[in-house]
Amino acid sequence: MPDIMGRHRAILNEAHCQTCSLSSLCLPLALELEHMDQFDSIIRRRAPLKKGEPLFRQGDVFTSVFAVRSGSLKQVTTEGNGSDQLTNFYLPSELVGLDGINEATYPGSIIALETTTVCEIPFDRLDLLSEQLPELRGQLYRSMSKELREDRRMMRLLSRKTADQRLASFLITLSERFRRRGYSPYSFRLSMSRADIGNYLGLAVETVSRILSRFQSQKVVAVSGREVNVLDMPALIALSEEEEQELNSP
Amino acid sequence: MPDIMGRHRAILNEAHCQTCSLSSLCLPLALELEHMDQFDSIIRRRAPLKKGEPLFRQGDVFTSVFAVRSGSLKQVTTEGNGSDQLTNFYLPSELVGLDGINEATYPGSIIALETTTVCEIPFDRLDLLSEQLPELRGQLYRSMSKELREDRRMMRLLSRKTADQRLASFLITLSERFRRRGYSPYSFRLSMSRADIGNYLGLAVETVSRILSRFQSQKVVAVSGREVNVLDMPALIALSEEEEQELNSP
DNA sequence: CGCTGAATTGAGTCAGTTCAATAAGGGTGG
DNA sequence: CCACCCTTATTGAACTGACTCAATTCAGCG
Repeated sequence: MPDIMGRHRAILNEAHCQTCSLSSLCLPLALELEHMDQFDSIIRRRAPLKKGEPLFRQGDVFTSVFAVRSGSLKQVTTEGNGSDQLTNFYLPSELVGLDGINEATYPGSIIALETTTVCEIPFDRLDLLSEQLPELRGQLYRSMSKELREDRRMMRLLSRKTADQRLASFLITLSERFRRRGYSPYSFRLSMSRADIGNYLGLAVETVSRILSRFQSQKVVAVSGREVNVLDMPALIALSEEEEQELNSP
Repeated sequence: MPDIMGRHRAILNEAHCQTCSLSSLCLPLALELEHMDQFDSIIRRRAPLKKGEPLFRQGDVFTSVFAVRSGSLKQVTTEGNGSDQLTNFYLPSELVGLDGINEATYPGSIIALETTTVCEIPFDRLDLLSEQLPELRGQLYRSMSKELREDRRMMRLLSRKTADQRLASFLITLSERFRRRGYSPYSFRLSMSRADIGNYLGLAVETVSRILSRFQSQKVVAVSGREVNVLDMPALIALSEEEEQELNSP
C-alpha cells in the first residue's frame, strides 16, 4: 500500500510544469519560474486515457483547455446527418479545446488514438491568471493565432492539392512535429488509421493506401503497417509541392 | 476651407465606437460606456481603401488588428510558386489580422473588394487594455475561437461537399451574415468576382458560373451579374446539405 | 488459432477540370 | 455620350483524378 501511494505520488510529481520535458514547447514556455508555479497550481491532472476513449464529446460544456502530455488525439466533428469529419490531430505540448471558448460547448469530440495523458487547464482560472501574466496572455494569443495559420494551410491543402501532394504534406508535417519534440523526423509510428488519415485529408481510404504504396515503390518512404521511414526527404518535399495548379488567381 | 475641415471633423466624429452602428457586433460589444471610451481612444482611423487596394500585404510586420467599418475585403495567401489562395472574406464588424499575432508578420494580404473603411487597433495597446478589461479580453478570445470554428466548417466544406453544396453553403453563409448586420438576407450584392468565389471554394470559375446558372434555372436564386436574389431559401438549405457522403467515418 | 476489422489492390465510373470559344460588362478617353 | 478595349462571365465538349464497388490479404487480439 505505501508502495502504491509512493508510486502515485511520484507520478503526480513528475506531472509538474517545472520538470516537464515539454515545457519549452507548451503554454507556460515564456514564464519565469515563480510564475510557472502559479500556472502549475491551476492545472488539474487526469488519469490516462485509453485508446479510443474520449477526452470530451462534441456538445459538452466548455470548461477547460487541455495540454497533451503524451500520446495523441484526434478531433472529430459529427454533422446532423451522422457523417464525421476529422479536423485535427494533437501531439504532445499542443493545446486542445481552444475552439470551444466561443460558444460555451466544444464543437467536436476529442478521442485518444493511443494511451494518452493530458493536463487540464480550467479556462476561467487560465483567463484570470493571464490577466496578471502578460507573457502567459501573449502565449495564449499566439497559440490561437498559430492554429488559425495552420487552418489556413489546411484549407489550401484541401482546395488546391492533389492526393499525392496531400499525403506528402501530411507526412512532412508529422515528421516536422516529431523533430521539434526531439524524436526522429525520419522514423516514426502513425497513431492513426488509414481511414483517419483519409478522412482528415479529404481522401478515400483506398486512395491513401494506393499512394502510400506508390511512394514506397518510388523509394521515397518505407511503410510497414503504421511504421513509417522517410527514405528521401527532398523527394517527399518535391512531391508535396510539384506542379502547382493555377486555379483562378485573385 | 473651414467647410472641408468641418466635414472632416464630422467624419472623424461618426467614427467612434459609441456612435457606431456596428458596436453590438464588434469587439467592444461587451464593454460599459466608460470602458468603451478607453477602447475608442486606442483606435486609429484610416482613410478609406479603394477597390483593389491592400490594407496590408503578406509578410508585412504585424502591428495591428483591424475592424471592418464598411465595405469588404479578401485575404489572399501567395505560395512560393506564385499561386494564390483566397482564405477569407471580411464584412463589417469582423476582425482582420488575428492570424498575424503568432509570427510577427501577416500570413496573407488583405485586399479591398470595394471602397472600404476600417478601424486600426494597435495590438500592443489592445493587449494592455485587455489586461484591465476582462470583458474585452473575453471578447478577443471569443473572436479568435469563433474564427477557429469557422475554419473547421470551411475544412469540412472543402473536404466533403460537392460543388453544388459548396455554392449553396456559400450563399447561405453570406445571407446570414447580411441578415445579422441588418441587411436583407434575400437580396444582396456580391462584392467578389466569380474567380474569387471559385478560388475560395476550391472550384474552377467555370464550375461556379455553371452552378449559379443551374440554381437560377431551378428557381432557387435569381442572379444577375453580382446581384443575388434568394427565391427559395429552404431549397437552398436543402441543396447545401443533401446526399451527404460517408467518407470513412472515424 | 481462428476471427474480425484494417489494409491493399483492381476495375469501372463520374464530378469537376481543362481547353476553347463566345458574350457581356465596365471603365476610359475622345 | 459613345466607341473601344480589356477584363469578367457564360456555355460547350472532352478528359481525368479520385471515388465507388468488389475481392483478397493482412494483422491484431481474444
